Amino acid sequence: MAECARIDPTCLRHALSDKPPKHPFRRTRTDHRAETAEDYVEAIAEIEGEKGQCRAADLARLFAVSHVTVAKTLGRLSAEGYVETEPYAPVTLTAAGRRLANQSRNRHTVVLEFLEAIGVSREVAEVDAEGIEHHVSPETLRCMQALIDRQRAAAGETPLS
Amino acid sequence: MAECARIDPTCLRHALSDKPPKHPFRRTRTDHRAETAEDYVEAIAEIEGEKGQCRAADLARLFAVSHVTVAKTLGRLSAEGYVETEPYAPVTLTAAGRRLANQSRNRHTVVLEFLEAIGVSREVAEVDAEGIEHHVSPETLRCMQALIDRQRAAAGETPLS
DNA sequence: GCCGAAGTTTAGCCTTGGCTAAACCATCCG
DNA sequence: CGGATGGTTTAGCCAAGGCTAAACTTCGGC
Repeated sequence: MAECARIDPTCLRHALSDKPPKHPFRRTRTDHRAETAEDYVEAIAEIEGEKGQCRAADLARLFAVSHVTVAKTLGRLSAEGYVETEPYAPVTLTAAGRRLANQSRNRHTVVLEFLEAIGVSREVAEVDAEGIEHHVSPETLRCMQALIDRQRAAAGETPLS
Repeated sequence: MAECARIDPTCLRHALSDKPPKHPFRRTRTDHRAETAEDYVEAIAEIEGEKGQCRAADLARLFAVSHVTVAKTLGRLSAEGYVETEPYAPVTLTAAGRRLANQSRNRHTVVLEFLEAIGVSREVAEVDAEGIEHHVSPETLRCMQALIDRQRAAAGETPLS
């Protein structure tokens, strides 16, 4: 059982915090880990919602990577406290994982709607949102939401009070 | 001399193309390489413009990573045809590298201005732009530019014809 | 109750971004 | 000319995302 004993709980957990400016410039491309975590928990939540449970194979299909890669990543996420994996059981999210998933999903939605609001076609918006969402700070997210609201007000409620 | 003989010219070069939807879903997180390439050539062009030449040490300072990391990355970029490195000489961009740099810089500028246009503060916009720019497709970029123009027209030309 | 297909885990290997330590060139300054 | 001082390269190590191949569970059918 020497499975994953060497994984030390390297906290990265800044994930969705207020993105402390880190280094003055150019983020170290290590935020990457956080991105993966977000993608995974988001996907897990999504799949759970759709079919009741999420198995490693589902993730492999979704991300188009091998099941082995998924297993390894899940091992890391488990060590980081986002998911719980039991030998041959479906993957489940921890409280922290669920929280992260909700935030991610929400942010994803806002980014997607925002892109469409500024005129990007659905298909492209979907692809771009996937890449962009991980780099949107809370402040920017608020601005995006504001623009969506503004536009919605202008279009939907027609120009009378 | 077994240095980097195993690096095969794995073309990734889709870099700034029209981002062919790749897999239907979730981009493989391998675009990453392209991001690094963009960051580097962009930085090299910037530094060259500022002080005439760019040395590995400058990049190390800028990215806040060790010179060794920079050297390794430059080796890869050289193999991919973006830069040219001579043992103890400054780094130079190839034609492809310069092209990539220009596109990146331009995109970076648009994203930054765009974020400010929708109300994001300068500091945050700068950080977010760094992360976002790599995931903006040409279409989205056009939409961003359009919004900037629209806003500029609305604000600058004051509401009289 | 046994078997095979589907889902998982193990083992082992690759590339990339990072790092430290140590050796190496270059160059400018006495 | 002789160093000290940087910029560079070598060597060697780590984590993380990927992969293939092979072994191992589960579970539904027959």
